[in-house]
Amino acid sequence: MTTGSRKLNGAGKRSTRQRALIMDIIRRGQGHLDADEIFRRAREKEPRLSLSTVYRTLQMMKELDLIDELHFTESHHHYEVKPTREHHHLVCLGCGRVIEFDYPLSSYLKKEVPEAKGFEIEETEISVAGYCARCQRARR
Amino acid sequence: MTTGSRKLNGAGKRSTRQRALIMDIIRRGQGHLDADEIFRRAREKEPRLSLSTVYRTLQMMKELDLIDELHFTESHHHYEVKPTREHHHLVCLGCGRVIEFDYPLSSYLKKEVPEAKGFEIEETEISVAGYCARCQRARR
DNA sequence: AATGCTATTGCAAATCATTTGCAATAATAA
DNA sequence: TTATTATTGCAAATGATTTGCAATAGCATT
Repeated sequence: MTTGSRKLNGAGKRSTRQRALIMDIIRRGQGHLDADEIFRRAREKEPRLSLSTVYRTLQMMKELDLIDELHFTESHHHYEVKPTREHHHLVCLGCGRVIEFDYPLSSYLKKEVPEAKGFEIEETEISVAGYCARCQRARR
Repeated sequence: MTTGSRKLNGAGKRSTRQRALIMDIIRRGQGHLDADEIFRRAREKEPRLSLSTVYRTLQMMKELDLIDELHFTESHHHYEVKPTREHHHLVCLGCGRVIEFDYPLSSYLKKEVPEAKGFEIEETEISVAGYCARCQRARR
């Protein structure tokens, strides 16, 4: 009954050791893990786990709305459990650190941006890249 | 002197037929073309052009700040000439249409989001996915 | 205009992230 | 406990992008 297994069963999916483990890692990882990092951490507990299982699980969790996929500047993606409050991400190009900030973009858009009025918004994502205070110092 | 060749020369780069063509296509494409689409259009004029040249050119234009790379929900990227006003994108999941809207996010962030204060912002990107008015009708 | 230096190109092969086919395995309902 | 079929691991496929290398073409100089 952890890890959304209720939602899994509800959708006619089976709740397996691998899926529980993967969801656990995503939750503990405080968001911002990529598929490969999830895979590496999962392997410590479950050495025979395959990368495809990770990808298949991520895919399914997205569809069940248990996790969000984040698109930073990189070519691969990052994952976090579905957040309660709408928030977005500052990514430091120096050290890779991710800082979250709350920001109710979608309601804002609907009020302020005429082009967004006729639009049925499914997903919003802000990503901001730059240098955190520490890395700014290091760059001088 | 078209197509940023001034900036090219300034950076000790050569201005070639392929580069001019690619930049031209990006400019005419009103933004929102991906590498492969740029390649297909460029081939009509320059049949021996290779895809690597397209990628190498995109890479360089990014570095010279002549173009921006956009990250929609998809796995590949899109490109547009560096815009004058800060704007962002609504992408329709139904028909793929891209609608631009002005929104001065970075100045807003600096004012309103405490976490962003210590940050030196290099790049901001909002992407909003959903269904445009037409596609909403079609889905019922 | 011809020459030489070296950046740039086209092509093929490599790489990275992700997806897929398939036979073996395991979760659930009967 | 058994039968059914979703799920897994593995290997091979795919899609996007990058890289090595020899041939070509800009451009500064003669």
